[in-house]
Amino acid sequence: MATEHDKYIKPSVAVDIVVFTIMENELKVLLIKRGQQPFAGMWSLPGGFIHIDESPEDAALRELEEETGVKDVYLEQLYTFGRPNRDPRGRVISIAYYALVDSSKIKPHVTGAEKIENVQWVDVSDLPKLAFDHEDIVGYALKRLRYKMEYTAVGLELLPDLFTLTDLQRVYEIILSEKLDKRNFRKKVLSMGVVEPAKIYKKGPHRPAMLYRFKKSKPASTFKRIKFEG
Amino acid sequence: MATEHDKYIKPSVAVDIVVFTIMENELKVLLIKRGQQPFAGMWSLPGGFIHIDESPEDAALRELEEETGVKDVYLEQLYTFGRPNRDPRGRVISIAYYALVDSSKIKPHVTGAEKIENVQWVDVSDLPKLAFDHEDIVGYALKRLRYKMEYTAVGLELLPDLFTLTDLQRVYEIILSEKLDKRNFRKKVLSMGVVEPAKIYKKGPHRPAMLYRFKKSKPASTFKRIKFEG
DNA sequence: ACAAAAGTGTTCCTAATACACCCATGA
DNA sequence: TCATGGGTGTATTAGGAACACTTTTGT
Repeated sequence: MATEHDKYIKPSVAVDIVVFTIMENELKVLLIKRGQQPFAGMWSLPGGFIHIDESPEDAALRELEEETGVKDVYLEQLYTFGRPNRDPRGRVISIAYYALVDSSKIKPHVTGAEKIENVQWVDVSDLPKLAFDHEDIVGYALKRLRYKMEYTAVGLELLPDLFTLTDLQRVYEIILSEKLDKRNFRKKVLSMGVVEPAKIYKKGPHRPAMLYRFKKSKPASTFKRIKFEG
Repeated sequence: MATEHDKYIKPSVAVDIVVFTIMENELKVLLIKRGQQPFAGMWSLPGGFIHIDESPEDAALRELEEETGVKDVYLEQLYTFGRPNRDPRGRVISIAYYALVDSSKIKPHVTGAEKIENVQWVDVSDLPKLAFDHEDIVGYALKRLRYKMEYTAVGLELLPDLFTLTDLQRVYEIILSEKLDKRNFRKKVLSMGVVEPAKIYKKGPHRPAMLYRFKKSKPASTFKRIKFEG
């Protein structure tokens, strides 16, 4: 039951987003160097407070667009972190999300007031110490991403509209950190029915590869593009 | 970015808990009849606002003990619901949990000011209309519970310390709404290594059944493979 | 002796894995 | 013609699913 007391001392509510992308054959996370106290000068996850008239998802998408310039993103709620002393300034509850973005869609210049030096894509296997409990959040996101990769085709969200099966396999190998068998991988992906061949081939120095695209017609049960709660 | 504005108009943060138990061979959810507006007289999930010095988990456990008298509960965070107009009184963000309790541990009398008439265990297949977006929350909890039952032994949390394998099978059958094969079920459960036989037998009108207990040494998280298909 | 629940093995089938060679192209 | 990545099929194995009878007890 709510008491009058509760109504006066309210926590702040923020969103934090673990943004994954694949660049240079590595899984990267977007980090922001903090300008103010607390943890000034330390790296942290992008995020911010929820506006009073927007849903947490919208807040996450807004922050994401501000930092990466990308609008069409796979976004999934991760977990809500609310330990009383996780933020030294006071009570802040953070709804954490993770996002998957195609690196080719990222705009090189960020739109906000941030300097480029303060916004970096960092290799997940080479993370610095992070502000607040953001290391826990990244760890949780990684666990969830890897888990989800085992039984869905989320990996598609990290690729451009047209991609080869080898591209997709590379995404899985990078994230799961293990080599996969080419024939078995293709069998599995094709049997899921989540991709369809474009009739275009990718030209290159060697044999042209068939380009595929994400098949939108598939029911959401097999491949979730939208998260729960409309 | 947070503006000063945000810092003044903060949302309230609540927890709502979907408490499952098995009674009378049915899966039940704990509901509370609301005494005040909004939705006065309607059924709703137990829950309440987070105190300023407690974690969301602690808030959920506190509410849970108030309503059921049970302390030792399986509790898992579900999802955070934060649509701007989900509560007509104003901005309320709710961190939803689900809990599994052994019905034999529930104290018949609730400790709060609630009348017993206003606190009921209701069959999940026979839910009334619920206040707020609580029907969505229950739906989500059910989905998650069923999903988790497929590959873990969470069902154990609904049973007393000692139980027969038939008891456990009944739990799974009730929640998944399907009949399971006795031999396959036992093979699976025993191969997981999550239970161990007590050396006691349950006496009854027929052949005595071996009683089992939950084996604490084994992490319940690791035991089956997930199917590729979602 | 019988009613009622406890307990137990084997066969079948599907799905995952392991594994190696030919193909098409640009240089 | 060769270097490079693209593309394909089969045999084996492991795990899930289907399936029926004997055992033990209380009445």
